Amino acid sequence: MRKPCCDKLDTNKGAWSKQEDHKLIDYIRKHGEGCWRTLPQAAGLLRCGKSCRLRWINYLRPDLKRGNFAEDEEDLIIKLHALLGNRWSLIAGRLPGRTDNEVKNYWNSHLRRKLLNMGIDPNNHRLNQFHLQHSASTNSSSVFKQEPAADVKLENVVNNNDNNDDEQAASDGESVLDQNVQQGFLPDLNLDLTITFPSSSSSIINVDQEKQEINNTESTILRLF
DNA sequence: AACTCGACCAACCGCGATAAT
DNA sequence: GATTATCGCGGTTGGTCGAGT
Repeated sequence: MRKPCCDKLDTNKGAWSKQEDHKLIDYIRKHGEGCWRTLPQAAGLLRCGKSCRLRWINYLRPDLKRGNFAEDEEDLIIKLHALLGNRWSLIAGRLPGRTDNEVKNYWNSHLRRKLLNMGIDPNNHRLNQFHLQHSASTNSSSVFKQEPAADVKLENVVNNNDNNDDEQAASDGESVLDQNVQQGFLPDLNLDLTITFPSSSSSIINVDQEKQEINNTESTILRLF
């Protein structure tokens, strides 16, 4: 039905060259973002608009924070993933300077394995049977040991629907929110979504504001059902 | 030195949502 | 209302690099 967006034979694919990057940066500096369809021709690039948009958003944007994820960023990603599932753009939206692609890659390459090593199913954020029996004395994860109130809440939410019927859905990247909404009740959300920035001494995001914003996000999601 | 293997991540692809016609 | 164009998202792929043998 719909034509592929990049079917032109004269468009480049693969890794971007320095010259291409400079052309794209220069063009967006002068004209701003938007109208990705016409941007490549206007900027003198042999790329499709989609490719330009991706390159800009994921790599060239000046406000991107490159480098390793801080521990508080990891914790926030894990908590938000438990709440939202694989909604990477929503998760990335709560991490200043991070892109959905970056968060997704980091989740798949680091955090999934980290949770698995801790005996937690990364798809549904539940402790497996072994850890349910032994975690009290051995669990060393910062996510589940710091700020007990928030963590206990999170685990309570996770365990609210602890039966076998939803096992398949839960192991398919579906969020706690998804599952609870489907079953007709809402989780008691009390996530402490605090993040600090190493480069700034006064950069702790207001917790109440964060909670309000995450509630707004939840409302948006709930309206979709 | 040469090879294999796994981890990482930039980029691509396909699809759904939405706007425009 | 139907069709087309565009944007944005999530899943996947493939190239690169470092560690291990």
